[in-house]
Amino acid sequence: MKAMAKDKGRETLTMDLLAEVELFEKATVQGEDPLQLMLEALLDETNEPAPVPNVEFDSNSPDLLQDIVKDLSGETEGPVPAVEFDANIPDSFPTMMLEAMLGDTDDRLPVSEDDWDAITPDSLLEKLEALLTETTDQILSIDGFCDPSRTDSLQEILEVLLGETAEPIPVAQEPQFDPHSFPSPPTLSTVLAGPVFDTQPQLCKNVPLVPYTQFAQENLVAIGMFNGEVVYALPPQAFSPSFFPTAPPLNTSTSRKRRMSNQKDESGQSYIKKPPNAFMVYRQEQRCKVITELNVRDCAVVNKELGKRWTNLPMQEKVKYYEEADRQRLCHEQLYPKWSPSDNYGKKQKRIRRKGPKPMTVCTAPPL
DNA sequence: AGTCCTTTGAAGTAC
DNA sequence: GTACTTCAAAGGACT
Repeated sequence: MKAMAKDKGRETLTMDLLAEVELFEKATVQGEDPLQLMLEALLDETNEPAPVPNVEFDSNSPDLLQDIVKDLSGETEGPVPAVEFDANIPDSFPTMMLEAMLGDTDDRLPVSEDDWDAITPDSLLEKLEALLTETTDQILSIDGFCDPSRTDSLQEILEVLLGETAEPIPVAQEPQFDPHSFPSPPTLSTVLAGPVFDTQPQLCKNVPLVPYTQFAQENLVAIGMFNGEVVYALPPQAFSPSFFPTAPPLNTSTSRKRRMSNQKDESGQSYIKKPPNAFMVYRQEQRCKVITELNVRDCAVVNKELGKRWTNLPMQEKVKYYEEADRQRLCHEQLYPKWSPSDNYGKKQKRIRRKGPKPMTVCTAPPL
């Protein structure tokens, strides 16, 4: 919840780096809290210019916090001054959020987590409750972005503030994505050490293939922060064949598998797939090429050939696939921090593994 | 409808 | 630490 709000903030509130540095320098020289400085400008009901007057909210992208600030701080016209939600400042987001909510109070909100107990004015509670009521959809939709490693979650704040009420706090079971609410991802040259896939456009099943890099660049969404940087990932829909713009219609076999994948387990949780390893990434890219070259569609044959090619592939060429697999694994971890590969154990039908010329193994008991 | 085939690698389990 | 197991993907073939 918090994280997406932050990322939404990063989209619409991003402050020019130079301006941010200037503001912090100014605050340092004056012995003031830069955060407070920004907030004062943000919530200032006078007509004094904001610290970064040139940066404005994206009017095409309705923003939850903008609405809240406009509503609560009394601003009814003009853009809300831009302020960076710096994820590296642990308390900045909730503090800003709460100060924005409090609007015209004179109380300086505590920025320390230890001081949360001090901020329980009835008005804030009312506003939070109103927020929860009025924006349930948004809260639900962004809840999945909570970073469990961080302690400044708005969810936690709400739990603290609403702790004594009987109102449950909406919690999304899985993240929902609105790719349009995020900033465009950086060009891949800034994300990747080099072009990961250099495949030329080709046909597969008479459908032109989009290079994976192009596809990824067009569909990446911000999912959170990692080491202080925005992490981008393909949205969950990207793992659905229908998401691929060039994806051909599925045959019955794949549809069956897909249906199985989309099934929910006993607890109603959606099936979360493992991220691909380096070979799977390589296979994904090279499969159609091999099918065309060998004029064979049998996956077993194709995979055998791909296995040979992978084995013979120089390490310097393999590196990019390992890196891509690493990236997808990290994104997967961000998306599903509580997921473990063992969660999928037993979800597929068990079968006896027959590898190579080895005789069939007789399983006398299922694995524990 | 469900499973097998076939590959590599990651991650889990068992001992 | 080592060996083994499972599952990621794919689609034709088979039960």
